[in-house]
Amino acid sequence: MLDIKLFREEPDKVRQALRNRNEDDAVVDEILRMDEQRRAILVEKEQLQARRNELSKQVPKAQGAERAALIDESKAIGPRIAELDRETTDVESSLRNTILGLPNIPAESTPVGKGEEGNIIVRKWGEPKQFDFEPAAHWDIGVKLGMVDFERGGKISGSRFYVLTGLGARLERALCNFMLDMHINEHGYTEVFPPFLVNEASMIGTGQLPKFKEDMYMIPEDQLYLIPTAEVPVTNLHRDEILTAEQLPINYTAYTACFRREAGSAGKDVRGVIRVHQFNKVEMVKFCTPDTSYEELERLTQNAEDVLQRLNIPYQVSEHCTGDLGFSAAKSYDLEVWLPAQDTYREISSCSNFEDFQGRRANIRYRPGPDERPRFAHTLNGSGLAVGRTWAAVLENYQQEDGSVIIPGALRPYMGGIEVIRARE
RNA sequence: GGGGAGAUGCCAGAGUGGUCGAAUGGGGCCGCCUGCUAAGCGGUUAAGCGACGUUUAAGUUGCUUCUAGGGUUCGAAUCCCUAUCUCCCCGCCA
Repeated sequence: MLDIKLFREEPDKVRQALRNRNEDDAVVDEILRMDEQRRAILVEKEQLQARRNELSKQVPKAQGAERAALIDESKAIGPRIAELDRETTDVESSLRNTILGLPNIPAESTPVGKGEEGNIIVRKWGEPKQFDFEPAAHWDIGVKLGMVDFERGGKISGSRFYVLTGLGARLERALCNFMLDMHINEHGYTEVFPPFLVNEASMIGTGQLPKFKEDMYMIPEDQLYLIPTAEVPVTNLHRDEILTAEQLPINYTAYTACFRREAGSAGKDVRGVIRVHQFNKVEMVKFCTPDTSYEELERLTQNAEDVLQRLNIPYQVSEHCTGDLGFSAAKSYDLEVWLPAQDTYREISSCSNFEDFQGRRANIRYRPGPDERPRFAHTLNGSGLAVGRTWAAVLENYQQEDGSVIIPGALRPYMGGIEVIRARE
């Protein structure tokens, strides 16, 4: 959520930011109008309340006619205060709802651009392997090796669901543990295992609601949402809290399943495990002070890259331009992994700095010093990594001509020492 | 699912209609005293939003907040309703 003060003090900055995100900037004037209206109402209301408080103090001391006069005056003020109260509530909720629907201001360093084509490749790591045969897609490899069953996934749940079987399931589990262990042991994160269902306040806190309701699975009877990412429960861990400066930075890593309706993606990535309704992800979440959040973003991105480097799978890092930036982010890097069968790099991680956008929505603050006022904390998160897509990348990058798949060395301890997965004859 | 109890400041806990942003204790911080990692004494210890003032700074003042929302009342931490959460008992259950 953007600070109302930013609209008052630097409206042009907000307008420019909205235009850079391909959004209409007329909303800025609307917000300024509502803000002025709100303050005008408050002035009148507070004056009346002050008078009523004064009268309330006098009533118990007064007797007879004097007392009756005080009560009469207070009684007369009442309805006007109630009316102004309703007006305040109305204007405040529309102001809040309008601002909640606005995306974050991109960072200065985020490149300006219209869409995906404006993203910038920051660096590449590893060389795509040259196969002396036509590399197969992970869905073909996985099915042949008995690692995945798409048909039964469709039968028991529907399209974009799949079942992992045998060594396919084990590889998924190995990847989860491998990633978590790296973040815990080598990158200094604390593991958390949060609920997969969260309430509405949590979804607002990280920015999924109110704007992206149609992307979420929701259980109306209980007013609960299935999490689209661990970012939601983990960032909301400190909602409505004031942290101490010494606690920061806080680094959490979490495995969760993630649930997305994928509304509007009909026809895209219909095969395989790239775009599905339920997938596993290991997430990293950071809380820090404003002066360190951009260093932390670099570190976070590096922590995600380490996973792919350890697996020895080529990838590139791309930086989102303003037009392609996520709603809550000020700056984002995507890790894109090499998928040989598709002959392209595909997103496997997104690492973002939200600055105080989520902090303000979720009221996550910290106290810089003992006598100082609380400030909003900066939050960051990044996938480390999307497990299903990593699973696919292992299959495609480590496939051999005979249809078998070599298990990367780093994963073997997690696979009971298995070195190669072969079709059972 | 049925029944009961509860939710107050950093923590514990009092307060059942006005003098309550809130006793008391603990913790924290500051100071004093004390020649010794103790005790004592004094002070201090919430957040949000406005108005006036200030512009790298500085305050003064008002309003709101005792889980949340609604109601009663001249006036609500206190009375009523609803929701949420917590605890206990019964039932069910991985």
